Amino acid sequence: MTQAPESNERTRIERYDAVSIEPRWQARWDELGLYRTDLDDTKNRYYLLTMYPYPSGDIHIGHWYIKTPTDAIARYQRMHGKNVFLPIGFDAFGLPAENAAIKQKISPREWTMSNVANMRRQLRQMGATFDWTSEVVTCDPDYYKWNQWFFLQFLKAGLAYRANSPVDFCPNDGTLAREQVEGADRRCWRCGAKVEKRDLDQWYLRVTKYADELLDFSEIRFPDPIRLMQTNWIGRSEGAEVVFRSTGGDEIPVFTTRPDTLFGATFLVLSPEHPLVTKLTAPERRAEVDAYVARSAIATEIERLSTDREKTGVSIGADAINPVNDERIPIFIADYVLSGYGTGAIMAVPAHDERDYAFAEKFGLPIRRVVARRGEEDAALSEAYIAHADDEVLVNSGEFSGQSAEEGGRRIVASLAARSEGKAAVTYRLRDWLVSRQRYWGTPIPVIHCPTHGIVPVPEADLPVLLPDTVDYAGVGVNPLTRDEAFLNVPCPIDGEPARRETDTMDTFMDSSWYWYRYLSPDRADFPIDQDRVETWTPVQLYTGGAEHAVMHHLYGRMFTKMIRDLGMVRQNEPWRRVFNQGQILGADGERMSKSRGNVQDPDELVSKYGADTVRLFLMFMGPWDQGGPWSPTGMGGVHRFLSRVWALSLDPHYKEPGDPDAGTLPEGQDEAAARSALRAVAHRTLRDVTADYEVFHFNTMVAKLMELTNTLFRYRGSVVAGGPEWDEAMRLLLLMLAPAAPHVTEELWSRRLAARGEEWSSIHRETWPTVDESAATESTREVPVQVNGKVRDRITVPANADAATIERAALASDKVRAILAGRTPDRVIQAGGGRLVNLVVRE
RNA sequence: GGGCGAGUGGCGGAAUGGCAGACGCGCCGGCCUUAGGAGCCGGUGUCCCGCAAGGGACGUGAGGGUUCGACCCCCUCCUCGCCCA
Repeated sequence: MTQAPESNERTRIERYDAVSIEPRWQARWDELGLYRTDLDDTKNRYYLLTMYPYPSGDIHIGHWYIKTPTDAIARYQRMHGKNVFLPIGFDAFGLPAENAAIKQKISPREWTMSNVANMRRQLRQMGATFDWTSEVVTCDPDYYKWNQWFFLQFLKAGLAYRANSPVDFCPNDGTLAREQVEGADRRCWRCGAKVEKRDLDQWYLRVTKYADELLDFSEIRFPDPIRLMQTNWIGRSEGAEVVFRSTGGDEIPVFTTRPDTLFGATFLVLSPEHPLVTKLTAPERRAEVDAYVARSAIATEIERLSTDREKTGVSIGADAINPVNDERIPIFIADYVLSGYGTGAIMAVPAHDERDYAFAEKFGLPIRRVVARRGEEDAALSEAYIAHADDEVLVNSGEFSGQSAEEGGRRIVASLAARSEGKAAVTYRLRDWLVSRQRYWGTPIPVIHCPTHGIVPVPEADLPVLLPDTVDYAGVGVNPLTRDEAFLNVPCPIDGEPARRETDTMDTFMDSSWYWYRYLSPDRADFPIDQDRVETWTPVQLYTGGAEHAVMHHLYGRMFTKMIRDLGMVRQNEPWRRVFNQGQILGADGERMSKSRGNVQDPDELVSKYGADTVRLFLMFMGPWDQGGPWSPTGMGGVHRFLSRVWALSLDPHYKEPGDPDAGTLPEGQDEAAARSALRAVAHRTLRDVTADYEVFHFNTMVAKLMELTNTLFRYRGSVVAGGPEWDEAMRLLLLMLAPAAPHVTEELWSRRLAARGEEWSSIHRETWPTVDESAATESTREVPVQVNGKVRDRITVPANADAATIERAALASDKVRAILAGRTPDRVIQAGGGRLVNLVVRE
C-alpha cells in the first residue's frame, strides 16, 4: 500500500482547535510571568487603565468588549518596547450586594467574594495580560482604610463638611437612593410606599471649589461629547447677585443671569423650601402656603422644571422692594424655583423669561418690557422676548433707558454694587459631592458623635473602622449598622465617655476615584499611595471604559486628584492623560443587557465553542470600538474561518516545484518575479495600514486588512512562490500583526514556526513590531481614475512617478474618454491629490 | 423643550472633499465529497439595453446650496439614540 498521493496532503494538516491551545498558553504566560510589570523600571512606562468591573457575578460580553481591545493595545505597545502596566481589580462595594444578601440570606461579603472568584476565572479566560499581582478589591479593609484616611485629611483641610439637606425617605425602608424611587408617583422600590423628602444631616466634599478648574480640559483628553457633558454638568453661568428686601427688611438675595432686565422684575418667586417662607407668610395665607409646600415636597425635580407643565404657585401675601427703583412687588412661592440652585429665589421678569411669562399670565401679573431692538421699543409682547441681538437697548429702565442692553446691564450692577445691594456673581449647577449613604455595604465614615464634643474624627491610629461582617437585616432594607450595638458604642476619643459611631457609609464613587493610584502599591501599609511611583507612572496614559460614566465617575476622579494635590500628595492636576469611551453592547433586543431582561450574552459559551481568540477578534471586527450596538453573534463564524485560514497558511503553503503540473497558477499577467514583488508589496502595505489602525484604535478595519492579506496569500497558495522568502516574510508579518488581537493562535503558530526552523522558542509577544519597507510597499505603476465632468469614465495605468503632464496626456488618449468628449477640448483639467485622480471639465 | 451625535446593500459596516459599498455575514452558482451545517473557487446595490461580450442610467433618510467634484462642508426638514430639562 503506497502513501496517498499529493492531493491527500491537504486533508492531513491538523485542524485549528482553539480550545486545546488556549489554556496551555495562558498557563505558560502565567508561569513565565510575562505580564508582571516591573514598576521600578521607569523606562518607556505606559500605564494603561481599564475600568475595574463591579462583581455582579458574571463577566458578560460587554466586559469583553471593553477589555479585549484594551489588551490588544497593551500587547501592541509592548511590541513597541513599552513597559506596559495593565492592572485589574474589583469595585466591590455597593447596593446590589445588599439586595442579594436580603434576598438570599447570605452576607454581602460572602456574595461579593464568591462573585470576585468567578470573575477572576472568567477574566483569565480572555487571555488578557492583566497584572494580577496589583489587584485591588475595594471591600478589603486594606483598601477602604485609606478611603477613611483620605476623609480625615479632607475634614482637617476643610474639604469635608456636614450639612442638613433633604433626602428621599420611605416610612418602612428608610433613606433611599435616587434609583430606588420608582415611577412618576414616587414609590419605594421595595414596599411600594409613598416616598417623601426628609431633612437629614449628611456629609459633603467641597468640590465646588474646583468648578472653574474642572472646566479647563487642557491637560486631559476626553472625547468631545464627554467634555461637553462635563461642561454642561458644571454649568457655569455669569450674572449678578441682587439683594431684594422684604418690607420688614429681611434680605432676599437673588441670582440672575440677566441683570439688564432688573427694571422688568414685577414679582419675586421663592422656592417652597426657602427659609424665609415661614417668616414672611401673612397669617391669612398660611394655610394655603403650607398646603403648597407639602405638595411640592413630593414632586420630582423633573416634574417641577418641566416647561410643558402648567405653572403653579401661591402668593404669600408679602411684598419685596426692588433695589433699583424701590418698587414694591409681590412675593410668590412656586415649585419651578429650586432651593438647591442659586439662592433659591428668583426675580421674575415675565417680559423676558418664558416661565415667568407663563406664570404672570396665569396670575394676572404685570408684564413690563425692558429690552427691545432699536426701533421696536414700543412693540407689544405676545410672548417672552429672549432673543439676543446686537442692537438691543434698555427701555423703561429709569436712568439706564436707551443704553445698549449689554452696557446698561453692567452699569446697573455697578450702581447696585456701589450701594452694597448687589454684585457681579457666578453660579454653577455643580453641587458639592454628597458622600453619605445610609447603607451598610460601603466604607464607614470615620467619625464619632460625642454628647460633649460633638463630631470627633476617629484617630488615624484607630483606622480602619471595620465594617462588621455579621449583619442582621431583620428583613428590611434599613442600614443594619444603625442597630448594631457592638459597632455603635464607642468611647469618645477625647474624654473616653460613651459615644456613638457614625453609621453612614461612603458613596462608592469615593472608592473608584483613586484606585489607579493604589494599583501601583496595593500592599503598602503605611501610606495610601506610593508617591514616587505615582509621580513616575501617572497621569495614566490611557483610560478605557464606558461612556455611561461620562459625568459621574470621570468628574469625581478629576476632583479627587485635585483634592489630594492640594493636600500635597500628588503633583499632577489630572488623573488621566486620555480617556477613551468604547460603545455599549446592548442585548439582541436593543435594550441594556441585564439579567432581569434575560438578554445577557455569556462569553463562556462562545469561548467553549470558538475559543477566546475568535471572540476577541469578532468583538474588534464587528464595528468601530466607540460605537457598540445590539449584540448579534452573526459573523462569528466568519472570523473563526479567518483564523482557520491563517492556521492553514502558516502550517502548509502547498509549495510546488516549478513545472509541477499540480502547481496553482499565478494571477493573470504575473510572472514569478512580479508575483514575488507583488506579495511583498501587499504585505508591507498591510503593515503600514494596520499599524496606523492600531494607533487610532480602528480595530475593525485593522482586522479587515489582515483578512485581505490572508486572502492574497491564499491566492498564491500552491503556486511557485508559496513557501518562498517573500511568502515567508508575509507570513511572519501576518502573525506579528495579528498577535495583539489573537494572542493564543499566533503564539502557537509562532512556536511551530520556530521549531520548524530549529530555533529556540521565545514568545511572539516579546517580539518587536516590524517596520515597513517603503520601497517594497511602493509599486511601479498605479491606476488613475479619469473623470469627465465629475463622472468616472475610465481608469488608466501610469508609472508610479508619472508627472502631471504625462497623466493628462494619458487621460486624453483613453478611447472611452475620447468617445465621451466627442471632439471637444476640456476647458479645465484638474488633478487631485498629486495625480490621484483626473477630472476633465467640458462645458455641456 | 434645549444640547450633542447618528442615518450608506438583505445584515454588521468601509470610504470624512476625489473610483461609494473595503472586509465579513447572508444568499446564489461551481469544485471536492458516501455525505456536507466542513473546505476551496467564483458571483452578489437597483433598474434598463443586449443572445452574449459588454454598455448605460440611477444610487449614501428628504429637499435645497457651495464646489471641477459632496456619503463627507453649509441651510431646512424627517427619523432614531444619548445627555440635560
